[in-house]
Amino acid sequence: MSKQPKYQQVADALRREIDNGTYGPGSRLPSEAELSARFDASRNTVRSGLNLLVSQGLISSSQGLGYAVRKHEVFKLNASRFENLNFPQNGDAYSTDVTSAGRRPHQTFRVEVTTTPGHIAEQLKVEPESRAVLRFCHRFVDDVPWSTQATYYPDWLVQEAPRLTEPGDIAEGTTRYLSSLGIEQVGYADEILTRMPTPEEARLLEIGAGVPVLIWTRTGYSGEQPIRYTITTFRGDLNRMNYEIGDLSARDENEAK
Amino acid sequence: MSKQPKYQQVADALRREIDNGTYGPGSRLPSEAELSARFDASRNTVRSGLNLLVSQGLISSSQGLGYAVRKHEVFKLNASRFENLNFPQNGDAYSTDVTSAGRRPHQTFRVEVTTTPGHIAEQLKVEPESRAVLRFCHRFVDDVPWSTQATYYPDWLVQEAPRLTEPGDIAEGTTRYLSSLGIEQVGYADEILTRMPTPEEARLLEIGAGVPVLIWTRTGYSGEQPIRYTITTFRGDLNRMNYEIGDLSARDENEAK
DNA sequence: TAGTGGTCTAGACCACCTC
DNA sequence: AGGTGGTCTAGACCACTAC
Repeated sequence: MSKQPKYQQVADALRREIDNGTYGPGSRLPSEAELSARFDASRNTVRSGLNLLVSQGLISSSQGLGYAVRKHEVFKLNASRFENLNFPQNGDAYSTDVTSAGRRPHQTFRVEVTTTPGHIAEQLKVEPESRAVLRFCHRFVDDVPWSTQATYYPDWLVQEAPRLTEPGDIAEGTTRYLSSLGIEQVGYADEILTRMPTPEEARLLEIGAGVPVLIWTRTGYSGEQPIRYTITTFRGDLNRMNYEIGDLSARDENEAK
Repeated sequence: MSKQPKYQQVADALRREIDNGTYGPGSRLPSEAELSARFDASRNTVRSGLNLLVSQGLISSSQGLGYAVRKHEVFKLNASRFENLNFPQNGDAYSTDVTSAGRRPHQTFRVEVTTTPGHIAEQLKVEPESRAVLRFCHRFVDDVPWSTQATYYPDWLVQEAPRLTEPGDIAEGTTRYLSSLGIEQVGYADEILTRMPTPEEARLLEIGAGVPVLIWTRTGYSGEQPIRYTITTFRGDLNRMNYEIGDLSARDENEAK
């Protein structure tokens, strides 16, 4: 066991006290000056230790207020039920899910006609730089920034489904609208990854240091070809994704409470 | 537009140069002393800027060597094919996947008989603190720590399938072994989340600052009850998860290359 | 041995919040 | 006004890596 640097000792001690409940979720930590005295370290050293905990997502700081233990209220998204036409839902699935969890959804919306970036063109099987419609959502739950969602539709599809360029929301949901035109999404391929946010993402989602993003992409297929590509960027501290596959009757039968 | 602090300017400038390829993946950055001269800032200020990029996962540092741009070689795991008995595979799915990607798998293995922690007991629908078998894997790809996997089996199942307590790997795979005893996994519920690693996780996976973990839990069900609970912890910078759901013939027909 | 990053200090000044 | 964190400096010494 080698000697730990002092700032590590500070971080470890505080981490232990947070874990064992000395400082519970949302509560304030002692000030830098107090910690400096307690650990017999300079203010800068204490700051290094606190910085570690911040970048590990355990605490956050605000000027003039101090450091506080992060609290997490996660939202669970069911990705396998999402967009499932067998499951009855009106309008878009996001609002439904949030409302049914007893929380208040809010979103801003934007439609653009752009060229298709290379990696997206690849998924949609169209030429790079060809025309596409981008529908972009910025989503909030109880006024906290929650996620952004960008969906690309290939040009050929937009020709068949002109309402995709309408600036407003499509009341019955895009999946239903396309379905009414005989275009069914019969399958999808999802990819999920995580990383630290870019400055742009940190700004849009109001993410502090030490919180990763969860990125979920979905390529939707009709019987013949890809019809959409969706990129959703979540705050990693507030979201979990769920997939339910196969026969889960064993679970569900006891959950009627 | 308000004035940015100097360490932010340093971080932003370096980030731009990394993005535009001035410093490509794996290449070294100028030393702190050089950057200090270039930005007319003290060494500590430059360090703050570099520290930002480290905690954003963009660069890494090592004593005596300097700072280098992180490079990512991601591995894609297909979670919906995983454990699918319709898909032929011998032995465990992880080795198969890694080998077929042209890379070298390696794992250490451990079996324990323990009591079931509360949140796991809930998933397995058994009493908290009741007996369970834990099978634990520490996995490497090309000698780089890749993931850890812990699977809990409830006691009643172990009575029926005693080989679950064998310390070694089960050659044909546990899913097949259970299947041969008439215990079929007919469905599963997955949950995926991300966060910064705990010190323990950082140690096992040799994760530096600024890299989140991707956590994947799966509860497997037989027709009557849960038969296993698996927690897999991935290095977030090296792994992506994929789910394929429904009819994807439109994608697959052109992918025979 | 020379150059790199890692740790630590002491002190200055600024920006923000609460009272 | 007084306390909080945020930024910045100058300098010291240590630990690791390369040659």
